[in-house]
Amino acid sequence: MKLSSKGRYGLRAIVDLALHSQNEPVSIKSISKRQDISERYLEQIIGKLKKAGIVESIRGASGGYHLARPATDISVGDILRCLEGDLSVVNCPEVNETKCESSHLCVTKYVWQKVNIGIQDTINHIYLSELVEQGQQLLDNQQ
Amino acid sequence: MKLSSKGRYGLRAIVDLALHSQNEPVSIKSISKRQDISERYLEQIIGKLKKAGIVESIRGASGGYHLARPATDISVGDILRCLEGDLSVVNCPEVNETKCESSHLCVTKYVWQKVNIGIQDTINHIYLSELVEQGQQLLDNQQ
DNA sequence: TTTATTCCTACTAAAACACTAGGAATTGTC
DNA sequence: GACAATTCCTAGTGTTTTAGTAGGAATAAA
Repeated sequence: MKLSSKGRYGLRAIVDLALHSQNEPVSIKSISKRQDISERYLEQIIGKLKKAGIVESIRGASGGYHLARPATDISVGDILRCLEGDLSVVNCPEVNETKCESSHLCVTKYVWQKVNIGIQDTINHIYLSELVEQGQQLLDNQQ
Repeated sequence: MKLSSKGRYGLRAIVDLALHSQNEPVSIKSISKRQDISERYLEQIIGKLKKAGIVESIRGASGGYHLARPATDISVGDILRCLEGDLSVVNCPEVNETKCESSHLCVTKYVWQKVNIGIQDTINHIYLSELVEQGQQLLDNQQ
């Protein structure tokens, strides 16, 4: 029931990215340093975010990444789904089996559905922009 | 982000148990047959439920298990926590590290907190009794 | 005494996780 | 044009977790 490090690192990384990409693209190296995440591992994570159309890249020297759309249009759900696959707690493979209905009279699936919906609801309603604002405040307070 | 089979099987098993323990205790063998779960594996699962004080056992021939308290007093949260350990999606080990506050200015923890609370909220407010009722209805309709 | 059960602990194959590694392609800079 | 800094792509790998299996002791009903 734990999120993988891809999800944890990825969310931290993209908040960092959003926070530091005013004009220039942000390099993996710089995120890696600030967030203390392996460069090589970050590559993979950001690669997924790119494939999902959440960030865009600029190749070559002084290249890097920036958000593909406004932070107000990127939900935490968008980010986590692309890094973790679907975020359902139970896939209910049992539901698809003939056994399920006839033998164990699956009432548990209602539980899984509720949990799944609850999670989606939560993460779909938190936007990257909110996290960036909070991050900015923390940065401001620090000085 | 998936629940383990212990959680999935365990919830099915205890619903089955509650549904079939009118007077006599319910044996692992019978649950195993009805639910198509390995006897040996079920032993371990029910063992945990026992250790957590959710079910009680009667040893020896014609022994088995029954609920330790009314199904109205057992939440899905009680069951899943004992089978899965804590159900938080992220433990926030980062929060405890010095690094967290100074370097990545952890705003992500607010996300994890919301998700964790949402999950707890959901599973703490579904009671075994509700599932048993639903299961009973399914059984009734079947005949 | 036999049989049906719970109980306890150790083992194990397979899968998932959390990276590491190597190197190709691209592009700005001197 | 050479070099350096970057993204990009794919494969490998040690560790941990998962999903069971296995063996046998303890208990109690018949």
